[in-house]
Amino acid sequence: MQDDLMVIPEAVGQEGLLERIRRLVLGGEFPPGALLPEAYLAQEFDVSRTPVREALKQLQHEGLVEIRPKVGTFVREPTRREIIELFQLKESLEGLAASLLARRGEVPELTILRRNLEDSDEAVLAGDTEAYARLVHEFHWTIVRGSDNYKLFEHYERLMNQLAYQRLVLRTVEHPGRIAASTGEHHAVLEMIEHKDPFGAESAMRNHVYASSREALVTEPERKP
Amino acid sequence: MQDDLMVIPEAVGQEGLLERIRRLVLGGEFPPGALLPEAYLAQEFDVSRTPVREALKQLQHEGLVEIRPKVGTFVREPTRREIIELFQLKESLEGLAASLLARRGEVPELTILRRNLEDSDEAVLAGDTEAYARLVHEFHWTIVRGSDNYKLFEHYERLMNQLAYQRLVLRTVEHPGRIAASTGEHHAVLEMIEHKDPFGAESAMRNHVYASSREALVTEPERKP
DNA sequence: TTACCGTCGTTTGTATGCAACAGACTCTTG
DNA sequence: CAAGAGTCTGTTGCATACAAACGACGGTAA
Repeated sequence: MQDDLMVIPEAVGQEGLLERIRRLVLGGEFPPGALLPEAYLAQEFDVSRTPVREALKQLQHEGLVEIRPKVGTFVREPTRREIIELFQLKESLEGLAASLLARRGEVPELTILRRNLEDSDEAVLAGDTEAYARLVHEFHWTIVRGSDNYKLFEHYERLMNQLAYQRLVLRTVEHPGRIAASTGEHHAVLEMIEHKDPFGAESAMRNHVYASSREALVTEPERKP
Repeated sequence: MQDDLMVIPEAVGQEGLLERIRRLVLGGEFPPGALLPEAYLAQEFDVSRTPVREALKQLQHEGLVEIRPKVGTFVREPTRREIIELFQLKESLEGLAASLLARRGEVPELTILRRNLEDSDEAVLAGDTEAYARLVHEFHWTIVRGSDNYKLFEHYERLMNQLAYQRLVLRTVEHPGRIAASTGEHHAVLEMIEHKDPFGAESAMRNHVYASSREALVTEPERKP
């Protein structure tokens, strides 16, 4: 299995470009409101303007840039309201995922989740916030994957792309108390899932997402004038 | 004010094309699964392939078509399993919408909903299934709009396009017993919303969507061999 | 000094050409 | 007769070229 080497013919040329431009925008090199000339990006990534244009359109859908027709493409930071809306969606979708996963039997994802929580506990004890952040990410994605609903997976993927700004730029400095609470909530979610309690799993998951979003939103400061 | 004559510079060339291709797809001229050649569309609408390509990407984002890289663009044709998955999503998203709407005060959408139910009752008594189908559509969309969550609106739009909902709802409507039950559920949903009961509204909405989906799925037979 | 008009540079939007890939069809061979 | 390899057509993906529009800048006049 050499998945890494199995280069998808040219979707790589496309998605790779999209990823790179997204990282460039999120990297903060261009301040919000700055112009992103297509020609510059084309030269920078050694492609023509055509694929750059397509990638920018996608980034517009993700809310990262704003395309003013006949004027140009500008870096745009999602508004606080948009982030709130996205978190509400996240709560609903992940609640559904947990519910669906709880309805399933013993699936491989449960093993991953158990292992994930063990590692998370270790990371918390070790104070390794970076590893913990990665494990949190894996926890949520595993539940969505484990729901065995591919359409849900697709919409969730889209949602998380739109939340990429929040994840990567507004790096929420997790309060220690919040980390403890979060791990506790994770355990509660998994317990409900293992008890095959769809309603309880959904409720626990939504509580967890809501609490996390609250934390993320209070951490996000006011907009500078 | 001559808004009609205030031609938006060239977004007209773009949006006009997008609208026309969208209507072409929705019109059913191309059956689900059919290939939409870029060259054909370009010639048909007397433009080059480049703007056609951009419009198709937008349509893919809306969920109306599926672009298989290096193969072609096809009118979306959901499998039965995908329809089930999409209905699960629909239940979750509409539940969220009803919940959010119930949290809001007296908003214009409530007036629309009350009027909608009056008209629906009339349509049921008159046996006007066509009008009823249209009103059902309006009911659901009004709730999603009334949720005041634009990101939810966007995801819902994509979901409904993928479901090709308008194709499904027509078959569902033909069951007299189901129509009576459906109207009753609509009334229950609105009542919960008017009582500003988010949990009750979400629950009622999800029950309704679930019942409708069951009906749609039994109505939709197996795929022809 | 300020408001306005014309010119210019930069950027986007569209058209076209070319190369590469996917899928189907046919021909050959066991 | 069936299976496989090779070819061949249709379609997409990308690069490049050109034209049009927007916004800024400077000059002019009141």
